[in-house]
Amino acid sequence: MTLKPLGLKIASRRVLSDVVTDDLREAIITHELEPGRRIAEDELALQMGVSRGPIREALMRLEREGLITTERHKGARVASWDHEDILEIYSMRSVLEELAIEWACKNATALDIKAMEDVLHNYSKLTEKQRTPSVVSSIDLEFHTALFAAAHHDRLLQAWTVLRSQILAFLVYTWSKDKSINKTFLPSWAPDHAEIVEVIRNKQTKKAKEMLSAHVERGFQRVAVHFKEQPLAAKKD
Amino acid sequence: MTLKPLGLKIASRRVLSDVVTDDLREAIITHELEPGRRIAEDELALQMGVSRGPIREALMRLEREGLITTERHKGARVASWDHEDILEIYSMRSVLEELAIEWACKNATALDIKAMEDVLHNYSKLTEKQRTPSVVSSIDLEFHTALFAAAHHDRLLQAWTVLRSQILAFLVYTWSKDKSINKTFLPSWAPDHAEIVEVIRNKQTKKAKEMLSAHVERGFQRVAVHFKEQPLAAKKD
DNA sequence: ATAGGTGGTATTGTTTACAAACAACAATTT
DNA sequence: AAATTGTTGTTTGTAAACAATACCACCTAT
Repeated sequence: MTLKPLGLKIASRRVLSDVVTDDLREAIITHELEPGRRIAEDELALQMGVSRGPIREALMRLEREGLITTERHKGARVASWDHEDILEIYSMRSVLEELAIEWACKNATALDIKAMEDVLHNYSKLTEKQRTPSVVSSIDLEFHTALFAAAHHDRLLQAWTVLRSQILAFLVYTWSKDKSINKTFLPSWAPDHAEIVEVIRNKQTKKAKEMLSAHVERGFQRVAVHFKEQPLAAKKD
Repeated sequence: MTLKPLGLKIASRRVLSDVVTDDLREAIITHELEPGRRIAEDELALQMGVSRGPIREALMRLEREGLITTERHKGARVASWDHEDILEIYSMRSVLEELAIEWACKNATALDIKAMEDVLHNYSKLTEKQRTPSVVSSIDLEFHTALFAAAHHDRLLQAWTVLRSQILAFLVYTWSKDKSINKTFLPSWAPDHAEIVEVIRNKQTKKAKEMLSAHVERGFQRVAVHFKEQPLAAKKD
């Protein structure tokens, strides 16, 4: 008797360093570990009940994601963000998303389009109460991740993954401080993104790039005001 | 008796994992380790006379650079390149360099300009004999690295560093197989790049982007012909 | 009092040993 | 003979001990 179906693809074995990485990332994004905070390997290992091996591996990955910084023989600390960082991140995001939508117009499959629409659908199902900064931020970036996936461009997707972590890290915090976002941003979210899906489906490359560029620029404007000469946390020398 | 001068800034202590990383990268770029080749931690550790710790760290870094791929419990193998990879790499490089030159026009200091000119000067000092594929490739990418540095955009520079490793990895090999490059490419190298420095110095952003875009496109055309449906090495599933 | 050394302490870098996961192949059953 | 199970060997994952480094406070000598 053969097991009925195929596409189970159960999670590939999660190993300790994976768990540590995810837990640490979560702690940083939620600001449970505040920007600038020092992280000692021993301390973490003790607290999480594992040896320093997996901890080191996790720290290396998070450094690649830009969530922590490390110095030789000095250890790691949680990354902090100032106006210059926001400028770098959004300028980078802008050119990456333009490339992504260009490739998506060429390579997106019906399944890719559906994945993007599913995100929109999930958003529409949220109740008023559920639309917390954390949840909405995640869904927003989830949509853009689906867009990058639709491009079928491995290196581009990887570059986005790095940016995505950083964006999430300051976005959740920023939004939680600015309640006005609920009025100015949320209402336009779904129609804005639905439009983007539409131009991709119709392969209107030029129009798509213009729309997405403006979309990212608006996102930057919303966020940038919170980082005017007023860093989230002082960078320790 | 105080030690005379200041700006020594001797290389920050190189640690074992640094050495291993650099040696391995070199071995991959020179094809001493051919694409597709399996790499076991133990084997490497024994051969290089260090324990598996630094080896693991090096492998993780090289994976980030795209020079090797790894699978859980199966180990690492040297990356191989096909036409699709070249397309990804150059499309990515194109948008990154455009962003770089835009920022460079805004942020480049006199020192940055000088750094680029120094590369041109070093190239001009090479004798005919010294212009091997490996050396010329390195100097070429060194110029572009100086360009990225002039942008003063940390994340952009980091993204370039990753691409740079991959480009160098297939460029050295490609050129060594195509002697004609010596006639078609080398003569135009210096004037081409000198022009780029000039438009940056004059902050002609628009013109700079157009020139660089065309420059990268030509580089792509030169390389792409070597990867037409004819991968460097079959990807072992 | 201050410059410069000196030792202690905390933290990262490295090694070694062991456990777990996986792949390949042999043995066994149907 | 085909398929399944067991076994063995190889390779990565994890832990724990050891070594090297940087930082800091203290001390000494001028």
